[in-house]
Amino acid sequence: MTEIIKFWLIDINYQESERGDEIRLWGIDDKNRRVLLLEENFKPFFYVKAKSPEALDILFNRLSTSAGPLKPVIEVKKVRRKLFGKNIAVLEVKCRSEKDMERTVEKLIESGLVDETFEDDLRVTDLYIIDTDLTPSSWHTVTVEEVNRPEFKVEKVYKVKSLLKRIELENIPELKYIVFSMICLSQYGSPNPERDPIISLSIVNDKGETVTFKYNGSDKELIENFIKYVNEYDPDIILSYGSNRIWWDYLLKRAQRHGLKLKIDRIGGEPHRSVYGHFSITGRANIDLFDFIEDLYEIKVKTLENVASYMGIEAPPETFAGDDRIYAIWTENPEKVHEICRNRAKVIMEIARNILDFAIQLSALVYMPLDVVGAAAVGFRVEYHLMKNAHKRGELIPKREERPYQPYKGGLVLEPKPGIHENIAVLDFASMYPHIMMKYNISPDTLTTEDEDVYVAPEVGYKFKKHPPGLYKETLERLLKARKEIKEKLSKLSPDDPMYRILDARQRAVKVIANANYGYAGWLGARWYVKEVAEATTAWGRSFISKTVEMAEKLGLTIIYGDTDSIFVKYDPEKVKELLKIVEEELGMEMKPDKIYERVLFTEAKKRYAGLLKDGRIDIVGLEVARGDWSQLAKKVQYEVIKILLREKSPTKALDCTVKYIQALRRKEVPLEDLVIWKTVTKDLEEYKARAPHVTAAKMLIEKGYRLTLGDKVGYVIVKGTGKLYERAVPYIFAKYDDIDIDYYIERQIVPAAARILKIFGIREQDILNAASGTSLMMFMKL
DNA sequence: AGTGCCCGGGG
DNA sequence: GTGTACGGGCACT
Repeated sequence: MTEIIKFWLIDINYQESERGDEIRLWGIDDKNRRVLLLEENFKPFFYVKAKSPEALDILFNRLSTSAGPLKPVIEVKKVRRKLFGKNIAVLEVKCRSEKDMERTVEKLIESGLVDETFEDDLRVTDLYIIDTDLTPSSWHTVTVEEVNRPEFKVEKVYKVKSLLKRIELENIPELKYIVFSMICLSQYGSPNPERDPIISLSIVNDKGETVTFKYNGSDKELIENFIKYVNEYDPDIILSYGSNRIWWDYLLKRAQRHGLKLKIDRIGGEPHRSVYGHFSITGRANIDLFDFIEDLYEIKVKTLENVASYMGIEAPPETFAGDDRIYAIWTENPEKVHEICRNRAKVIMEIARNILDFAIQLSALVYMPLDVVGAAAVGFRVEYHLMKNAHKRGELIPKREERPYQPYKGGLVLEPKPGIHENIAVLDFASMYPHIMMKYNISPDTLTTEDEDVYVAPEVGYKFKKHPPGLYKETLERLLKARKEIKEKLSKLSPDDPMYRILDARQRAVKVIANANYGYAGWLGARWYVKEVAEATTAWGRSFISKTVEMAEKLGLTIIYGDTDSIFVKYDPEKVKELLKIVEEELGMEMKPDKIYERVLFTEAKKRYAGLLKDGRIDIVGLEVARGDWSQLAKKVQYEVIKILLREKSPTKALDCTVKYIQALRRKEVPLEDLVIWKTVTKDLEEYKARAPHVTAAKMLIEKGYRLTLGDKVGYVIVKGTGKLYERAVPYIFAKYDDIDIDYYIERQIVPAAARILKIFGIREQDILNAASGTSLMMFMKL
């Protein structure tokens, strides 16, 4: 008996079997039941571009004579598709299974008649999403027939009888989700699953219920309890912090030691590593919140503690105790560790509540399954979105290729006027690159050598067809239009409305993807990489900003600075208004006042300034204060100096303040944490050509058993001695205060950071040192 | 003093 | 495994 149901997709996987391969769609129906749809009708396909029209015919004949419903190749069609906008004839080859597709492609290549194949490099589940209406984290209607398949841990199993149709429903089903947190016992260094047991594992579910499983001389029962809990609570989503990088692997290895299988998915299997390094749990969505936090560059070191503090989540300070501290606490009072573990889980649940809506919206927007979208880098999210749109347009999806690095010119940066300026307006072009790409139809498929009906890029001279709208234009227009619509809906809702949260998350997701499109265009790894596209976009950008500068000058506005899509001008309301009007009329681009600084401070350096806003807040850009690789001490001193100069305009007081910090350090009153310098390990340690302090520190950490992965930040301090800095860098967790090289911190941290700003007033590094060593301030000021 | 490596933050 | 522009520290010559 067939019926029509509503279906919201959580997870998708492809299963090979003797009865025939099937796509499994895991989700929820409108009666809030967990359901599985088995799709047996969809067959993988790919495209073949032959070396010549004759070759195409030969291949077509060969393939079609052996094609049939039960054969490896089911169907062959001659079709027309586009490749970078150019119409071409290709074969569309439909196969019985993924394996058959691979074998068929191989054979075709061997024939020597094939120029290129397309879309055979995509997984079947991706092909399904791209080719049908199926959208992750979204609602559909579908005609189905119930089947009896008790091996699946869901309430209903159906066979798909018709293709799913997406329906525009914004509500999200009542998802069941859990968060887990675990603590392992390690006496020294990072926990190692071959050695260190899990001593505590806490779960919080969406109802707010908490449970903690405890070590009892072994972690076997703890793991069994975890498995039991997941199967009984049966969550749709499992969230954690760091699970893709650490915890799933850890749990699997610990389970294996006890001869256990971590059977927590909906088919009685274990979590397994999948695309972009994420762990897949069949039938559920595994989300590592760390993957989303990674995109928040405002949080420098992504510890749970810093994330909690950034999001205003409160927890007892002990919650974030490091591994060494945990060992001490455990020896003293194991219950305390369980409490910590529970508190961590609660913190993670709070983070989850802040991020889940966004994750769901991003997943639906770019068509990536919920568990994949977080793990995928920005470029892949953009690309997935493009692939779907390209397929709809009949545009073939190019393969990835290795390409040599080819630099191209970027944005224009104006020389700043050094000094302190009063009343400065910052004007900028909103979403400049997306608008340029739309305005001039810049796209991989519109680039042309023809001269008729084209836009010609300044400086570089590349030409883009005015018609028809290219892939990028169409994609961006849809994104910006969607954002506008969402914002309109938002304006009619109260922020307390549950729908507000969802829509707000959606508009943020849209913005992120739209803005990343230009970056994608210039990414060497992009399927649609065309250097001219990125190059033309920045060329138009430079042209716009230069023309704006000319117009501003003509109006008599004083320009202080400018970068890529912005100019800083002396604020004259009438003239600024006039400028914005002219820019709109003559350049056809919208420019808006972004902010007004009551006072702004520039050195001779580009991309480095500090400004005082009307409401008293201070913006700091580029300077040491804003950087993660300077000690907290240097940043504090520089911030104080900037504050005094911007608010009180008193260089003497700023100098005095600097000297006080130096004296405090000499008296060892500055906490050790304020002396730590953080730097990222950006490659394997052996690959470093230069010797550097953070590399030394990283090596020491590894030697002592600490886990260190690419992209981790290493915190080190500089200790006394005679050698090079890299010989005197020590991970701060190993350092003793008495070993600290105080002079380094004065001469290489405090003084340069302060002098960077003070030199505007003629105060040099040596002047600060003299002042600090007792040479009278008065003496200096008389000079 | 000049060059290369390396890193981070920002438009 | 988004882009380029830029400043600045340090190692090395």
